[in-house]
Amino acid sequence: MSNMQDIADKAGVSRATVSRVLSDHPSVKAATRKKVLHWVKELGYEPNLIAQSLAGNSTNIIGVIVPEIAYPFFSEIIEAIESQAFYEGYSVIICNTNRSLEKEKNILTGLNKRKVDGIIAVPVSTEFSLNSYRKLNIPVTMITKKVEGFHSIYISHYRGGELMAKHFLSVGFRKIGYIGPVKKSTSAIKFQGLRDYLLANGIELTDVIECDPPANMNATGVSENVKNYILVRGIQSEVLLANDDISACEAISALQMQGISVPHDIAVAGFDNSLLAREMNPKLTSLAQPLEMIGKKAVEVLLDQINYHTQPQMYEMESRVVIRESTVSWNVQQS
Amino acid sequence: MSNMQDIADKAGVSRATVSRVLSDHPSVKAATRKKVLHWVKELGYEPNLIAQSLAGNSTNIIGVIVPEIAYPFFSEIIEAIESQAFYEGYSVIICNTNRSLEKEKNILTGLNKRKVDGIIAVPVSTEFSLNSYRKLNIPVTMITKKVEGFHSIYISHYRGGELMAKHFLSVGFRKIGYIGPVKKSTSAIKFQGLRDYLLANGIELTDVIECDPPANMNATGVSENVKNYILVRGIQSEVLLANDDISACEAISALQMQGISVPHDIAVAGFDNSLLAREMNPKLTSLAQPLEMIGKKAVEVLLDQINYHTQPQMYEMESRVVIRESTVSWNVQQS
DNA sequence: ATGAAAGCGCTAACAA
DNA sequence: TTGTTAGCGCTTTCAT
Repeated sequence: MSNMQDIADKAGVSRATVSRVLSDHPSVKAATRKKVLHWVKELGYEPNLIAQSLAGNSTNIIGVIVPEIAYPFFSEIIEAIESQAFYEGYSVIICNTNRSLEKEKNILTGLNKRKVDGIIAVPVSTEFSLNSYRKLNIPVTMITKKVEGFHSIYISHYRGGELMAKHFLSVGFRKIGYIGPVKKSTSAIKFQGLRDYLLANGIELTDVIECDPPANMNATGVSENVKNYILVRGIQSEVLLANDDISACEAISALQMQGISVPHDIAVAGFDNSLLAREMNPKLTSLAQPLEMIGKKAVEVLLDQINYHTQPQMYEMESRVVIRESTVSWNVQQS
Repeated sequence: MSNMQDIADKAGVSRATVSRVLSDHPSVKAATRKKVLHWVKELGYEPNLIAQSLAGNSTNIIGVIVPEIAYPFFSEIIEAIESQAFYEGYSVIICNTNRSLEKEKNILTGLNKRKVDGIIAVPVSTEFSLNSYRKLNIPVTMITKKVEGFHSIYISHYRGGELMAKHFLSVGFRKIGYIGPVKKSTSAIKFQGLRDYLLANGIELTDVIECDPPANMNATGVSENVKNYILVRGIQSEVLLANDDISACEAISALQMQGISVPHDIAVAGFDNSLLAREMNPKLTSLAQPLEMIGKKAVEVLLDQINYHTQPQMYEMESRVVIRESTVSWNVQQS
């Protein structure tokens, strides 16, 4: 593997000049530049980014921290981040917190030692994680959650709940239920949006099936909860909004097992518009978060922060309802 | 941010000694070690990994190359890789080829310049990618495909096809069909396994719906193909094996639209045992590739290669059929 | 327009 | 057991 000195020797110039050529410094005679570039190509020279990082002081690496890489919602964001980062000449180190504060801390010190230029993160907790991030003293952009004091990119879950409510009403539903966390969790906010919008239209939620926020991809609590609810109280609603697509699928499964068919007997909508929503049977109406845009924007905001030290800012992204079989064929059958 | 010299000064020793303490070199007097560690803690010193990399010569970074990060199959492997890598003290840079040979090349030179210690890759092509990997001269472990000349970790698709065939027979199916690529593609091999096993049992495939291998997650060609096939020839089979879970979902959708209900009228099985299989309605019988094990093994094999320069070896992993509603309730109804 | 030289923060012979 | 010294490969002032 050749290094800068080799090029310098061959071209009969100093390393400094080679460096200038490679970084497009203006003050290099055309002839010299040509000579250098010739040997760069001839020797197949590739700069050593480690050395560059040590000498200059940017690694062109950004760290990405998520609770669960394989959760479709996150993996799609990761893909968008990687894509934009690659485009901007950055590499991406991904880290999985597994929702553990301790692991998150380890990850942060790791990234710090690696001298990453910045971090895009879904913090484990908006309460207990933040100090670790602050102490880092490197640019951080938070995603999917609104975090005071940090650049944050997220969608309004409240607005999402409202949009779903609006859709339900427009389809003609009047008895509406909800499945998911009701307090504390970020995702519970969509519950409020849903409820408030309906209340403003004189409608109260018919069923509220409270579930913990999804702990991870394999959590199957929802199905149990729905089943119990059905057995104990029965379901009055014409449509149910589930906290996310997985919950929606779980709910559908539980409903079917109790002999309630979706969307024939009851409609169900999800949240996230993940692969599941697209492929589920019936195909799920779901609130689409602009995941690609979140990822892309996150990189842009982070790079701005890195390069221009911008002040923390909130970016609320627009979401939209993607309408599919799980809520509309019900309507069709009614008409 | 303090550096090694700061520690050395405070502790009244040389940088070399500090270095020794930090790397657990045996020949350091206990008292000295204690003194140094005291100041390390006191100053909150954290070694600069960039400098370490430049001086030593390992970055403790491994590159991971996949065709599509957000494809559940890959994202689950990535998660497993990250987990094991983290455990071993390595960071993971992930890269998305998007199935483009050109992007793959760019990624490889990028990782090379970054001096990653090794690469775990799903090559874009087992035909045209390999040279780029070879020229790299750094350890590479291939996953999900058997690639001559490289450490490879994969499951036998052939065996997978056989296992499915066996399952079908045991459930009592005799008319069996297949949906997916028939030639060329890696995944077409499962077709052969299925067919051969059945032939050995005196059974010929009833329907073969040829489809291109899935180009990416959003490809919906399968649904179209199935629909056309139904319209043109009709389906005779009692059960269909789809090339992957997504195809299975697509097929189910197409079947339902033609008034054929799954699993009531026909059974369907998938391949990969992804989230989709678990959540789909009906829940999908699917061939589970041990994704977590593939990821973990990949890291282990790569590290062996890095540390002991092991010779290329093939690791064929065991897969298993996960039986769910989509194939068994059919049987129940028959009995 | 170019070169000389001093680092960036660490590791690892080699000496002592 | 510890210190000295010479790099690792590059960038970047400061001269010239």
